Amino acid sequence: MKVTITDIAIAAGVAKSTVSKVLNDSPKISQETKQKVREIMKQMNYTPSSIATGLARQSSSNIGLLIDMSKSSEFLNQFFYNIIGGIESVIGSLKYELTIANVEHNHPDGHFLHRLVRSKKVDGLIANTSVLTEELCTRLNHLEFPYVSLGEVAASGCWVDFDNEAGGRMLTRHLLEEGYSAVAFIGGYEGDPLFIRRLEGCRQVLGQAGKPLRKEWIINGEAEEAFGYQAAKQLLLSETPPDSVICMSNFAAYGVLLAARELGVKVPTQLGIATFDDYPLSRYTSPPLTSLNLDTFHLGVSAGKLLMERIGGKNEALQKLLLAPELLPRESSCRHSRT
Amino acid sequence: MKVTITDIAIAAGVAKSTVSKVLNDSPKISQETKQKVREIMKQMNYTPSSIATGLARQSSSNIGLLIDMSKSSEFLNQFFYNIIGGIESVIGSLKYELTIANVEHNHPDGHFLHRLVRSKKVDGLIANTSVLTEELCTRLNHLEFPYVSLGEVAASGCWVDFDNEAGGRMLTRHLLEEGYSAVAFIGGYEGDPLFIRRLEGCRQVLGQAGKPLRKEWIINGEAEEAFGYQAAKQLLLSETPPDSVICMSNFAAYGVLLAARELGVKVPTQLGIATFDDYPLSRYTSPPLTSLNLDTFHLGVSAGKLLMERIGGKNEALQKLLLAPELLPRESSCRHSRT
DNA sequence: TTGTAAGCGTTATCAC
DNA sequence: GTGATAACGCTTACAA
Repeated sequence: MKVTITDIAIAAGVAKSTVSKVLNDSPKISQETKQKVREIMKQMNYTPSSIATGLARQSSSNIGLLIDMSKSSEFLNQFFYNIIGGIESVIGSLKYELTIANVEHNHPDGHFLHRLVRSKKVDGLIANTSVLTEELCTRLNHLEFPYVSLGEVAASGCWVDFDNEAGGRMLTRHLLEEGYSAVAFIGGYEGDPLFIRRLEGCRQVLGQAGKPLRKEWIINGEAEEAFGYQAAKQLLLSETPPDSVICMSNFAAYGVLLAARELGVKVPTQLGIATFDDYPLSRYTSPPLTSLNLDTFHLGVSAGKLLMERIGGKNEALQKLLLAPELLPRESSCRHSRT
Repeated sequence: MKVTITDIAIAAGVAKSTVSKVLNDSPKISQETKQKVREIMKQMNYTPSSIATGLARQSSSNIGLLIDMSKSSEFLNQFFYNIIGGIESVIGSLKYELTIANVEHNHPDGHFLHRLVRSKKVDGLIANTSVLTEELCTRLNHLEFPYVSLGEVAASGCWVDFDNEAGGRMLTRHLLEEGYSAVAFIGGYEGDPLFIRRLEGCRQVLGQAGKPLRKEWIINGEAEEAFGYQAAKQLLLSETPPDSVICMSNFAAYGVLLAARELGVKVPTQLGIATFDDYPLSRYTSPPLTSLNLDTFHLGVSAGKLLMERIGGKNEALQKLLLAPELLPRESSCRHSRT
């Protein structure tokens, strides 16, 4: 039923190795032979077995994308499709396939290390920081196994990330340009690098403008609707309410919007709102939210490229990459009419 | 550097075949031998090569999920993460991995047929109807290759889908119960099975209630914001405006909301709105949208199970599966206060 | 240029 | 219970 390289060899009256060379378009095979063999392959409807090829070549032509579905990491969840698309667009044309693996299954420790890495199911790995702990990075480094992290990673790892500091600057600068001066920051946990970077950007711009960020205007917490709502109420009802807020997520910003509506605080006149992420709500709230768009497809592309370079042996390839975000000004923070 | 089954055999002083049997926990190996060999494997940090195993077993332990990124099929795009999670949760515990392949790359014809199927990169396939054309189904059938379609498929294929007809009924019944009686239907194209099913459900309930659906209240088109907006305006400004509308998507419903706001039509008092899909906007619009939630994780689970059964040889396994949607009543269609 | 033969790392079929 | 040995389907020196 199934036709193998041997069948082709026999049918064409040549040796297996010759067929193999034709398969790989070796320059040391005559055109005539190539023609003939290819003809036969077509006739017999032959497709080489990727597994056998893999064994012989010691490569799976697969790269793995690790996710942890147990932590509903909003980030991946939302942008998954785009990231995958980005990765696929670069590895696909290199004849690689993308394998998605859920780390949750991998019981104790780094079980995926066995299941995927050591068993050679994949030739390289992409994962976001929530799964790629520092310890794992060092272990992968030790195995000399190629990987790229989605998100900045401390160790001597290779990563791509968005420039969160620049993002903080962009959002803050925008608010100042729109005439706001008392900027609050809502969402994120103190230890979280994402929070730290973003806030730092914010702090820089405010500092330069001579309007230092006040401690009581930084509210830490899970960047969800309920939290945003609470945080906004707290801020707006305080003795020194800010006139604008930067949110760590769409959902937190939505919560702020609800609180403002409830308290009769007009957006954007009395309160300006700007948020990280453009997806999924920014366009659809009332008023629509000024937001920072992250090109996640591009993130996937970058991660894919980096990884393929490493697999290709360029170990000296670029190690770290920061992608610029894009500001999308919308009604929630624009007091001046825009042309 | 790398340790193979042979190394283990030598170190343990047994034959390769014995090690292999230990690996597969064969009952015909003594406990002592097993202990000993396993001990050695641990010491030498051995992990079997999945590729070699694959070659010997003639299986890749991979199942493929086909997507077509060129068509921004909203469905997959939005629910991708959940579907993948669902599939993974069933195949993962069976030691299978999930391979994502973008069909777009696959130049002419069904190139993925070679790249994935014939080359044995995957043992089975899951794809939604937009890529699994009827022709492809018959070809896969002919190859006796296991696959499951996400979405109803005409041919003698195996598929899982949501019960769209029931969905149409649920939404319509809800509107009637809330006291609406003139129901319009917005979005979807005439030939689209999704549209046909959903409208049919709607028609059934209206028919039973003696309030037949009027032709001029069915507006066909791409279920996007702009279209929903236009359609709603057209309906609301007509001589016989409906008092409620069912939308094919969140985005279309959002457009309707905008139109109503602009025309000063109160929702839900003067116009009831209910929509298919709960994600991503329903909860966050003002007012929040009554919607039909589709458990896409479960869809993935079902597809995975079905596929694994077929791979397992149960060719007589269940062929078609309809999943029930869930109604989430919200403010956009609830005139009566709810307890 | 083409052919021969030895891998690649498992599993599977028999003997013993 | 355990051990040779032949697959599995392709690549790759090394010969010819």
